[in-house]
Amino acid sequence: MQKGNLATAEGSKHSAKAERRRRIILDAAAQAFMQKGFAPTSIDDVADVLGATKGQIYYYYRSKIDLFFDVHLSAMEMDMAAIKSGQQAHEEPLARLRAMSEAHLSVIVENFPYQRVAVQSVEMHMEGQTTEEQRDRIRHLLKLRDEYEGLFAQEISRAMEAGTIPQQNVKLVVKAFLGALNWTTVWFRPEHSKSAKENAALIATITQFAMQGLGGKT
Amino acid sequence: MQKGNLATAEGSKHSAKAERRRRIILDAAAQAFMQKGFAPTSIDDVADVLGATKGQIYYYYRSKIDLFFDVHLSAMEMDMAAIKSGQQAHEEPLARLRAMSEAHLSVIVENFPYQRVAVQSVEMHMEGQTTEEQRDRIRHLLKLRDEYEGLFAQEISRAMEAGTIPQQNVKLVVKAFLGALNWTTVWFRPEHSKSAKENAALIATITQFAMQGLGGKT
DNA sequence: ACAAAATAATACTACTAAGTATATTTTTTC
DNA sequence: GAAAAAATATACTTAGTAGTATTATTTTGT
Repeated sequence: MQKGNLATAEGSKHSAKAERRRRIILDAAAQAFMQKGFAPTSIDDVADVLGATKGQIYYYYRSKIDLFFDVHLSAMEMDMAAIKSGQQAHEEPLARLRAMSEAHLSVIVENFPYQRVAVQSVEMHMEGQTTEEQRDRIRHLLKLRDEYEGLFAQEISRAMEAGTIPQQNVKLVVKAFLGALNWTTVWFRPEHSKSAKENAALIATITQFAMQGLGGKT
Repeated sequence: MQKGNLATAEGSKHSAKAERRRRIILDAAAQAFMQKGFAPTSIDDVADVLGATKGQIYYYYRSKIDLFFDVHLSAMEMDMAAIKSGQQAHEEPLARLRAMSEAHLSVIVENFPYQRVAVQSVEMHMEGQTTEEQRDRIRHLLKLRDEYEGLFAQEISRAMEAGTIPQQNVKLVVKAFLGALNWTTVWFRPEHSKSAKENAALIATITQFAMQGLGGKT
């Protein structure tokens, strides 16, 4: 068999075993990219984290950037899944927002490498030598990000319509809101402070801050 | 004269003309690093933005990372200067904080390339091949960042002591506060929306959000 | 105006790292 | 249990780029 079949068969059914292997490689990539950032991290660095060699990585992934895209996509799928279930547990816009914020922060703290990588601007890769297919994947990631932000914006709008928070520029406020949450990916250090209590305090305090930022009566 | 005297004479008196040249190079570097990020940007890329060649850059800077450090340092000096003057205009902790927030956002919007570069974690460069002197500069930058954050934390603490905002974990709240502001470096696109009115709205809305996040009575 | 110093461009070196081709080992299938 | 296929490792090629050495040009001082 020629090399690369697996890596080429993007999106098609893989064996469960292959999926597990890909996930392990992805974890190593997320870890490595988190530490040094995408560009300065070599495939050999990833292989070191993995405890293996390049050959294995290239068997499952056709290129370094595809590895990045997949880490990124995984991160956003985690986010989406988390906030959607948080959302559905409530009716009131503000209650939903609070649940979404807690879910989002929880995912950041618990899957830090993925989330930190996902914050490194994808747009940057738009320039530089990318194939058309890769640009498609970038556009897809950007679309997901917009949708994600839209879910927050929607609840904020509903709260404004319901009169529970003052009228204000939703586009800007949602950036501030998510900024307060996402900044966690910049300063948080999972290697320190791993006690569940500390993490809970982080989630509670930052969520509280973001909710109050909206200026509701409470 | 051998090449490199200027670049070597770190911190000593340069002619005003040389200083101007260094600033122009720094602007180009900030611009280039902003677009693609530090690592994927080559010195030739910076030279292109500059409309010149490597030779010129290496005459004033000994290495690419030194260029980065200087952009970073400049960014922080801008921040420091801006918020300190904002701060001194008021007595009340919350009034001071508001002025600091507006000043900070104003600097971000008006010196976007520098500020965006400054947000790319310095810590990352700590690993990788750095000389002892370079690690010193990194430590210095980190110290400045801590001091900067401390200025905000101090006002938040004073407001808590004065009872104008509820007691809460200052370390966490200051991260959320600065997160709401600094996230602007991630999403803002100076090439669009350059009207002064839009920028003023951005500053006002995000400052309002951050101030409310603290949970004061207002 | 011309020598010396300063500034900048060009030409070159050395190395890193992405990607590939090939070889080896492990697993599966019949 | 041997042949085939899958998975992983090793060896190699090549492009890009940081940094340097050298050469060319511009500026300055007298």
